[in-house]
Amino acid sequence: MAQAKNADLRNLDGVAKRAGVSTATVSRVLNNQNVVKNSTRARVLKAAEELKYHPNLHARSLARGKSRTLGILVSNMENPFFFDIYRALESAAHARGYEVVVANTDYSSEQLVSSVRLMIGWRVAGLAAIVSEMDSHLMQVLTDSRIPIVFYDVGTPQKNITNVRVDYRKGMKKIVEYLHSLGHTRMAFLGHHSTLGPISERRKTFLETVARLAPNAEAQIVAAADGLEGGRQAARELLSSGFQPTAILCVNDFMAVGVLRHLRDQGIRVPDDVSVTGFDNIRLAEFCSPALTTVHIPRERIGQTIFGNLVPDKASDRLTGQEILVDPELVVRESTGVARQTQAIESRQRSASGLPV
Amino acid sequence: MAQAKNADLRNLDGVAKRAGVSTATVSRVLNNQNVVKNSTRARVLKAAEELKYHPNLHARSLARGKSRTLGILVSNMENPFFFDIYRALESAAHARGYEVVVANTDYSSEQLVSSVRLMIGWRVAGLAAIVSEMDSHLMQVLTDSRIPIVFYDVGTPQKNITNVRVDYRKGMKKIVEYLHSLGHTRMAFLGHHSTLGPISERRKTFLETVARLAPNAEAQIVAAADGLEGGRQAARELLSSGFQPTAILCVNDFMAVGVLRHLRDQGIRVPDDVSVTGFDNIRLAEFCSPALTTVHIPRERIGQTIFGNLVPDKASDRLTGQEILVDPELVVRESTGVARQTQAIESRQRSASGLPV
DNA sequence: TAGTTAAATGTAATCGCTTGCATACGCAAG
DNA sequence: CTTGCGTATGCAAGCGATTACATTTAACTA
Repeated sequence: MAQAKNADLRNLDGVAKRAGVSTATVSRVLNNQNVVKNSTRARVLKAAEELKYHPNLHARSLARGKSRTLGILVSNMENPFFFDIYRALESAAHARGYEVVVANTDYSSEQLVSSVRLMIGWRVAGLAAIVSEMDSHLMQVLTDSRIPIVFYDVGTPQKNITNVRVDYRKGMKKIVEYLHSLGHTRMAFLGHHSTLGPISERRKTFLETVARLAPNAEAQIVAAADGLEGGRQAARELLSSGFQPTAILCVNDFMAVGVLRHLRDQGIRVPDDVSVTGFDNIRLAEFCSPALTTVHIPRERIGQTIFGNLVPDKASDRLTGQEILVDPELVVRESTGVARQTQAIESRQRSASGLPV
Repeated sequence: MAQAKNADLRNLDGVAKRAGVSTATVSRVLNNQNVVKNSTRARVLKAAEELKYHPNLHARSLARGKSRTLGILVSNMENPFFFDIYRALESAAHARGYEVVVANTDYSSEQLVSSVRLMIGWRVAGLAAIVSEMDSHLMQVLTDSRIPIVFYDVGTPQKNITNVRVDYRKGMKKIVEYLHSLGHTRMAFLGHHSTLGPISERRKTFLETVARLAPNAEAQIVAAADGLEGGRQAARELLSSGFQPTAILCVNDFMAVGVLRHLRDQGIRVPDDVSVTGFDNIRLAEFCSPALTTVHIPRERIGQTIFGNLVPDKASDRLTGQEILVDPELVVRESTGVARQTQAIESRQRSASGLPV
């Protein structure tokens, strides 16, 4: 009768009744407040165990008014670049007793909008946005949310917002200069759709640097979706456009691997006939064939930095409104070489398709 | 004065006051219950907008007593196999208005334990466990939780538990038979640590089938961590053990790519000198060089099936305690060929390291 | 104009937990 | 035998929503 209501006893009340104590005591036991007598603690623990009780985390965050959960938004979790940042952030978080929930936006701004809503609704203790599709309205929403935020590569620092950005100009410059030193003149930049917005630093720097180093050089840009298949498709488009690059600079390693695949299919040798570069230095860059020349971006460090800026050290306050710059480094592997002088591609393609050379 | 307490107005109460209505009405507006007069609805929406109000999802789930969030546990999100299942599950979920949160266990059972706790604490509406490190105690915990569960590849059906499993025996048999038909006799199975538990079907079937088809054939097993690097390292160990396989069967594609890398470093040609196979048929299998012969596992379908079993169709009840078998298919690509008769590996290695042949 | 009913809104209990404050207990000191 | 005080617990008010039920308002009907 007494428990006509509250049929399910798997809550604090149930445990409390079973242990013959009040909910306050149970709560204290469960939160390791060491003010509870050992014998009671044992009784409570036993009761909880017997009921197979698991605290309701929603109720807990509600009552506490704050959570130890961080959120991270990424554009494409399939691309190891994003995964690596996520992993680094998560392990930093776990080390300090935080959880992290991730939302994959798939480069879709509707997805992004709803993910942001979700994160705010969950009252995450901090939010990392590693997405390129962020628009100013959304940034405003995030600012207003008062949640500590770190943006990667977009937006400007504000009260509750820190900015981590990679010096893409520098990275891209290093690549172009390196290729130029190898005698390359006809270069193509191959990006994915979201690289083509007005904000795309890599693309812009590519064009500028090419123009500066080799005024007579040719440059070309193509794009497709991020990913292996996207890279392959972009390569296909590029080659069928008639342009005959001596080097293809990819916006990231993931797409570069797709490019390699298409070139191989066409019988075009890398780097003998054409050089290929990536960006990010994901693990795969070292494992594909030929291994990619690329630019290293320290995802590990970025993840840690993000955590550090989301969760204040006990001592110091959060450094807010910061901008943190990270420096990329050129990594030369097998996919680049001295530029071929003759127009290699066309003849390769011809012979690959069985036509006379 | 009236709001000395409750300083922050960004909650239902704040919105209600500002719109001059009760919280009940605000709630109804926000949940699209169409019983609210249009003019009031507008006032409420305006107030919410002005306050930049976002509903507290914890409070909501608490009040509703149920959530529309699914959980998924995976062993290694870095391995595209897991990612693909996750993605398929998520898109099925989104299509029906569900969210999904993912936890990566990194093959660690402590991680798994805490992730399980988390999911139960969040009172997810359903949980998919795509992990190999599940032990019977944990399974009991999950059973007791009364949450609808789908296990992938482990455990047995129960009241609230459905089981999806891939017929690994069949897949592995297909590979071994295929290789046997190409004349391979010395084969090695290369797995990762969690493949070596007593439950590992692939490994067992490998041994059995080899024994059956070619009683005089030799077989060997090695292991390392899942991943590109793990594959490479396992290949290194295998080759330095003195065993000279004509074919290396990898537990999954991801590791196989690592294996390819090591073989290339050693100057061992695939498939001329040794054949390599994977398992799963991840995207990368088609993009690496040489493209992998593998066994296709339909992650898309698996993800959908999981969703369907976690969330009951409006009409029918959840089919509970089911076991669902999925059939794998052999996919032949470039990494396998006729077995070489001479002991190729040693000589290759010698010449690669500059020694006389 | 009163009576009936449907539509719109409000009241207040509830979800499961945390936590400030009050209370009860036990025991040493006065 | 009081007084006092630290220790161990209980009481009850939140946290921010949802929702059954009650109430008010509006709209017809007769």
